[in-house]
Amino acid sequence: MNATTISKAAKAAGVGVETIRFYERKGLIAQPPKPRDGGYRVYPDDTVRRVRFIRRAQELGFSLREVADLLSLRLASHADAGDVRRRAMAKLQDVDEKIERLQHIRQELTELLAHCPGEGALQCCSILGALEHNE
Amino acid sequence: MNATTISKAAKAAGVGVETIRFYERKGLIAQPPKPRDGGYRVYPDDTVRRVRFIRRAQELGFSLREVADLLSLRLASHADAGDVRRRAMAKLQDVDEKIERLQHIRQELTELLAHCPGEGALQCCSILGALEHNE
DNA sequence: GTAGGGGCCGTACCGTGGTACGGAGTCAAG
DNA sequence: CTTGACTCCGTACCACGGTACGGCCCCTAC
Repeated sequence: MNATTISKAAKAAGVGVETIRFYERKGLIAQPPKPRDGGYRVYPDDTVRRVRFIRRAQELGFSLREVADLLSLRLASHADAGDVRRRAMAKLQDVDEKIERLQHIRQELTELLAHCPGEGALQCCSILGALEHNE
Repeated sequence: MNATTISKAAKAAGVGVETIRFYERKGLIAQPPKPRDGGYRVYPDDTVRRVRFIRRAQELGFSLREVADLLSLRLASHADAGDVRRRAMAKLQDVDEKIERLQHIRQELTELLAHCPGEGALQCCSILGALEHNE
């Protein structure tokens, strides 16, 4: 038989077997039933699509919790495209805030490096100095 | 007596008592000895300075592991300001990479939002659509 | 029919940066 | 001398996103 076992599904989705199981435990994907006549679970194509959905959403900065929300939206009868849009916009704002924080850090690091002699005794290190003393 | 107990040190450094203990466990700060005649540990000013050092380095994006490295540099006889500079430059590169990744995410989110109808049935939602289908 | 490679399942563990808790000891004020 | 606040210590727990392991079962190929 050439049924899609968990390892084939994992390979097709580009993740590890344990990751599939982890998503099942987290309720992100459904665990297919065990065949009544014994043997291994058969994974539908939908599982693979769903895992890929999860990974793409993660690449966009959504946490697994947020991905679960997106996925459950698809089942909610009252949900519409506006709900998804609002989540995407909130995420865009998240991302913007993270970028700002990092740019602040970048700025400070750059300033420290500009004043840094880059050689000599530690006592002269302006970077350690800046960390040691209050600004 | 007005000795600096752990809670006073914590307050002076702007962290919680448990954070001080946590840093002690991690080896980031030394735990002062217990007085032989019993009683509470007395925290030197150095502890407070060191905790502040840790927090400032964290604000610059250094992990506690990296902060530990910076702190141990100060004791290494062969270390010089160049070592610190190299670490700061590596961290700057880290930060730049994080910013780039986030800007990529931002770009994709923005594109998704631009094509998004923002209302209507989920079936029309271009954002879910993009997540569902391979690009 | 048996050996080896998977699947299944519960559970433990990883790193990150803390936070919380319980029970015992200690200290200072009233 | 008692009460309440604080310390000390070990340990457990939190979120996050997995990874790993051990013991058993199952399936296939030789």
